[in-house]
Amino acid sequence: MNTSWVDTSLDLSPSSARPLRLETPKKEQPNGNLIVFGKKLSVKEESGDLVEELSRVNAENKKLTEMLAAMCESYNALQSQVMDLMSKNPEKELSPSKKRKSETNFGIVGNSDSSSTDEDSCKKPREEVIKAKVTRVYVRAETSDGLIVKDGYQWRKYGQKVTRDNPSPRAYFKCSFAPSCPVKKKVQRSADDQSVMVATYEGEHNHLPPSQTESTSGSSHGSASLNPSGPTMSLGLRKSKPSDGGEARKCSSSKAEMDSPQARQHLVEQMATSLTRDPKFTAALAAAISGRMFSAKSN
DNA sequence: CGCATTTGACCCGCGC
DNA sequence: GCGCGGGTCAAATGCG
Repeated sequence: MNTSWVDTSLDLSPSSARPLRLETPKKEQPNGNLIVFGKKLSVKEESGDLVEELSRVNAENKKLTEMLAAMCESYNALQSQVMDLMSKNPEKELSPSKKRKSETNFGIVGNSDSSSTDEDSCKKPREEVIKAKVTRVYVRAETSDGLIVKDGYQWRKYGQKVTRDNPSPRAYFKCSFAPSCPVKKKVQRSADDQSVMVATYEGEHNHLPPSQTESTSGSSHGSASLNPSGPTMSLGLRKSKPSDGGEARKCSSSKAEMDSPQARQHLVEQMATSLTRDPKFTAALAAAISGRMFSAKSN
């Protein structure tokens, strides 16, 4: 039915960043250094190991950041392609006739807002469906029971409303990480598929993302092991098309084969570069996005 | 006790 | 001008 949404959600930053971020801290623990703890390692040796580990993690972090930047860059390029396609399309996409307030420009890495969502467009013949300056994210929420979408930021709920075109309530959140952050978020279950959450982001974060550091462990000194830049959107964005570009990503799941962290990192790096530089991948990405757009319009 | 969430009331824009 | 509906506010409530 409407499961076409999955096709759009290309695993750009989320999925590529996710396994990396999960693996990175893990290797601190099981690897040799700490296991020797029981043998009364001298403080010097221990601290030396830790420093070494820290520097390695720092380097790794740096590379991850670069990878993320590269991903974002290619994403932007693709987005411009999408915009180009949209402009060639006779249907006018940008007619925000219902804007209440002057919404700030969005700079969030998310889906292109081109998709007319089923929540809005299906039921009523509204034309203004697409608001140009919001970022809409689809999240699969089979497990979560509430209107909670974890995206790495801290949100404070300030309202909930039942809207007409959707029986499930819509929750309103404000970014509570920074008091001056103007970003708002609306979360609502899809009218058609209750297992799908639709999160709509408005505005742009004027602060660095908390990057889930505190959620993992309160290990006093933030050892900078986690990415300092880029919104780590750990959303359930998935795609159902393993045909293009998805092959290389799957390799990352075979992490059991990789022993040394360097090898792992190298492999991941190679995958990322091959993905971002491969014109096939970008073409597939553009095709997926445009395909999703057109299929959504025809509904 | 402090903080986040809940929830009803209120505000405001839009269509008729 | 009025009613409707989405969005926001703020007091009440619950929880750690």
